[in-house]
Formats: sequence, C-alpha cells, structure tokens
Amino acid sequence: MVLNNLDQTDIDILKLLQKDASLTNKEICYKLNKSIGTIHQRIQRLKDEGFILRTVAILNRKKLNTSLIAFSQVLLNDHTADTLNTFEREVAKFPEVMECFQMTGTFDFLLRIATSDMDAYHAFYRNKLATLPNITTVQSFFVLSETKSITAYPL
Amino acid sequence: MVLNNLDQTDIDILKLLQKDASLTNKEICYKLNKSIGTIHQRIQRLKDEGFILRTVAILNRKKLNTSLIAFSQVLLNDHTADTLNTFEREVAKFPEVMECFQMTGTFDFLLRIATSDMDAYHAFYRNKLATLPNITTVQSFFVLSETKSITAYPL
DNA sequence: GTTGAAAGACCTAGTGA
DNA sequence: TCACTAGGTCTTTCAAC
Repeated sequence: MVLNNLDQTDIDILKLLQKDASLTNKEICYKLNKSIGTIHQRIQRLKDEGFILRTVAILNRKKLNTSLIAFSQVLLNDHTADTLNTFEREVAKFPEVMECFQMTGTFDFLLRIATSDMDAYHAFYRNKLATLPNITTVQSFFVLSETKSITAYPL
Repeated sequence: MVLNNLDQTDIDILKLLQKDASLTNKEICYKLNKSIGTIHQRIQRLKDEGFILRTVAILNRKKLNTSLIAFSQVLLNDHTADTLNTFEREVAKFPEVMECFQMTGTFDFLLRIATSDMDAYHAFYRNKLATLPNITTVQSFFVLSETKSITAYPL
C-alpha cells in the first residue's frame, strides 16, 4: 500500500515502531534489509512530518492505582459552540479523563475515565464531572475485563 | 503517594516515561535530581516487575489510512463461557479492532474499531464482525472529533 | 534515495564509598 | 544511594555513490 507519500519501507517502519518503539535502528535495518543510515533518515522524516507523534511507555494499570476504567456517555443541554467548547476545555483538565471524543448518535461525548475504584469514580463524578455546566445526563459503563488493548493502527 | 512498593522516585519516573519514552536516562536524572545509576536501576526494576509493559510509537491516524474511529457496543445471544470465549478470541484477530472490553450494563462488549472511512467500516461490519456467531445486536457510534487522547494514567 | 564510516553520545555493569 | 570508570552499543552526520 502506498499512502500519503509513504512507500512500503516507511509503512514497515511505522508498523514496527507502533508495536515496539524500543527497537534500535540497527534492529530495524536487519528486519527490513536496509542500511542503518536509510532507517535513521526515514524515521527522522516520519517524525518531522508528523506521522510519528510521540513515543510513550505503556504501563500496567492493574499494578498501579488505576484499576477501574469507565466509559461515560455525556449528553449536553444545548449544542452552541460556546457550550461545546467550554465542556471540552474543562473536561480535558481532569487527569482522570484519558480520552474525550465528540460523537455521532444519541449522546454528545464519550469519555474514558481511569480511577482506582468505584469510590474514586464516584468522587470524580460528583465533585468534578457533574459540576461542569450544561450537562443533561451522564451514563457510565465499566470495564469488566480487557480482551485486547493495543495502540497500533491497522496499516 | 506510595503504592505497591513504589516510592516517589519510581512514580516520578513512570509519570515521565508514560508521557515521553524518548527521554534518556540522563535527562531523567537531571529532572529528578538523582544519579544516572539510580535512574537506570529503577527503570530496569520497573520493567522487570511488569510496571512498564512496553514502549510504543503513537502515530497520527489522520495522516494514515485510519481516520474513522468507531465505538461499537455488542450484545450476545447468551453468556455461556463458550460463547464469551469464542467471541473474544475471534474479534481479537481482526486488526481493525484496537480494543475489546467486556462491560457492565446494557451491552456485553465495547469495541474500538479503526478504519479508513465509512465504506471500510461497512465492509468490516458486514464481512467480519457480523459473521461471528451469537451476536444479537451491534450499535455503533462514530468519533466526530478528538478533544483529548492520551495513554498516560493518572498517578 | 542509499551507503558506509567516523565521531560523539549514551547505556550498562562494576567498583568503592 | 551516589560517584566514578570503562567497554560496548547506538545515534547522528556527512561525503560519496
């Protein structure tokens, strides 16, 4: 597949790095049968042109204090630009909110919320989320088990 | 906060790495006022003990061929172990499915599905997802805009 | 676009304090 | 935990193909 000025080598590099960014250039050049200079130059370009946004460590949330993940569907009173912007700006400030998407369909926003347990979620809901203006309803669903959870897009 | 045999230095390292794993040990030791030997030893331990699962590159999906993200709620016919296991095993094989969670509430599974556009989503739905056994309903919601999307847990 | 080499930076393990 | 050392590895640059 050729895409957006990327050739197969670029795609292959992205595939590898989005699964394991600890690979060295040397390891990648062996896998792809290119020279290390080529790999280095390609990766630099992929970063400079914004294909690679950042590299992050993925932590084990069950060993940390964030074992409860909730998905909350939020419906707002109205859909003026001001109401939408205010909600987006304020909800993004909460560290418990890992993701906030505006959605199509029967609700306005979908939030992914990470807390330690149901008490902590309740505190977040009552003291933070529910204090934001113009919220009509919040409906929450909780993760029972995680079958698959990757950050890699299909390329 | 002290947690799971982690002291403040460990927590600080995790906070940094889950936002930017390209930091060198040297940079981290400056930020935290510790020696580079200490930082190296701590990170090694955090990996060995499974607090750090892996490091990955986060790509810009809008510049790649995955600009449409759907969240799909799946309800199954029955909840026998066999039905649940089969669904989880089969749905995890699809590269379009980035996340699969079993959930509390009015549906059984929540999927995050990445495709290039609505046509590709439709093809995935008809040719892959809907062919799995024991599915009663699938209700899908699509991402209009992304206000916040981080992989870092609140620590 | 690709290569190979050279210089510099970094990682890693070890020591003694 | 720190400071220091030293060998090995990796990154980064650059001239040349």
